[in-house]
Amino acid sequence: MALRVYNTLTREMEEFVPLHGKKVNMYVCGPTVYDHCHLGHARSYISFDIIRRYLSYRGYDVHYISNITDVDDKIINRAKETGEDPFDLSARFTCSFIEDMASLMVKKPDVQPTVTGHITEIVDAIKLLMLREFAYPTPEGNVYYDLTRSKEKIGILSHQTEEGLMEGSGARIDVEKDKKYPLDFVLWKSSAKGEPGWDSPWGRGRPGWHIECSAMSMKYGSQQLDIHGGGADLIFPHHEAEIHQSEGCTGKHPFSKYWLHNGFLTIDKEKMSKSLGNFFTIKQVLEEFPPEVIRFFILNTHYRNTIDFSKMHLEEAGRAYERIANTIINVRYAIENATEGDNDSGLPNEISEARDQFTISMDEDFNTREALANLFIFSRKVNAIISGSSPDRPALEAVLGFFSEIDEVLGVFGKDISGVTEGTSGELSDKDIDTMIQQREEARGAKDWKRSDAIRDELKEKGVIIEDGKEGLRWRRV
RNA sequence: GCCGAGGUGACAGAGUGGCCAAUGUGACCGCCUGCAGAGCGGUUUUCCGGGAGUUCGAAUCUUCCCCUCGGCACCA
Repeated sequence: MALRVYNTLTREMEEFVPLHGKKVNMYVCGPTVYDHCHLGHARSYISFDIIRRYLSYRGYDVHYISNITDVDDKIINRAKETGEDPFDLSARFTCSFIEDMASLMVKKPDVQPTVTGHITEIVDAIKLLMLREFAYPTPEGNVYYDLTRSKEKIGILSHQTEEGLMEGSGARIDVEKDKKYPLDFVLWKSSAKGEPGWDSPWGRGRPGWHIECSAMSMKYGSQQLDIHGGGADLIFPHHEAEIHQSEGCTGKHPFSKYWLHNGFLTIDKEKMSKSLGNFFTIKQVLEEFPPEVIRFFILNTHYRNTIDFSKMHLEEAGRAYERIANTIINVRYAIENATEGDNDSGLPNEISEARDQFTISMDEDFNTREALANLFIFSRKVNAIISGSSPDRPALEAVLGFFSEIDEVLGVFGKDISGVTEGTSGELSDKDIDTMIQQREEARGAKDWKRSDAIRDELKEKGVIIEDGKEGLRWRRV
């Protein structure tokens, strides 16, 4: 079976074949750090995190590059509003972003370049474009990309015609009067006094938004990428501009073989926006929901579809998540009571089938929803086998191993698999809990249900769940 | 105006020609349990926006219509 991906460039499902054997150069547009990241960012970066992890799982050698835009008009404008130094502001939100990604268990990119760290590369890229006559400077100190030099590529990714773009942009076209052609976009923008800027052959200025991604992806991803990803809102103009620039610099086509775009996240069916007041930062949501649940919620919809966020949907995702988490916990407890015997109860076959199903689902353009559906089926079978027969330890450990294996991709069940609970948050020590459990057992022995239940309630209040099972009592912190 | 995505049970959401449609949540019933939890089994489930067509066969292909959402130079 081959991995197939949906390529925005061709609008088709295509078999995934990297340019160079098993090596995959993958670039995903990172955030502009002018504020705390919101759920839409979470959606995007979790989606590409899964894609990256799955490619690794499939044996590809993935080189994952994701930038941070730390100089930009929005940052400058925000800094003007708050009176903060723009560099301080972007540094602050860069930290915030990195923190958020860590919270959401998004693996760190192999390279995470910043714009301010790559001004030289950016200036060099612009110089090269000038040399090849793909760019022109203006007396105002700006440099524009000359779209008339690569007109055939207009609309290559957004699948729009030049006329369509011209009409659509309407009144906004004439904003910059020094452009030669309305669709030309800025590569270098002159900086006013007091604004961040760097010296260049065209005067003091800063990079335009698009050129950074070309310069950095060329530096770290060789001249051609296998996968370029980002939110669907970046298709035009950002990603199209990258194609013009990068191919202008290298003369190589395609700049990226596959273009992958994630769908939007809406809030109560409306697009998230500050004016509507339905804007959630990752930090806000993390206050109410654990990161596992947020990830699970995002995995519950195919990455290209619109996903609707609401508390109700997240709570639902939380309950669904617990189903599989409980299976893992069940397996762990079963292992404690298992024998070394020779009764595998058919588990190895179930694991093998579940692994096949997982791969089949994920191979189809990273269909995480279907992968989870198959995991639910597997979970139910495992639960039934555990309560029905008594599988031996090796078989149970293989189940746990399988969960661990696919969690390399999904990244949601780590805590459940390891069984490591954060005891620090609880007010009770293990010893306290043991004492209380013993007291409850005594009460139960005397059939003093009132007292037994009171102790259970007290423990629950203090964050400890106890459950009576066939093989005795078990407890865990929440 | 141009471009795109989509309409599947109460809700969420897979499936893109052939087992009268996966899976989860909710609700209800049963088993288990002192009770609860977890789990298992079942019901809700004659769910594919509407019409026409192609086909032995359509949620899936063609065509027309209705509706929703998004992009179009700030955007994940």
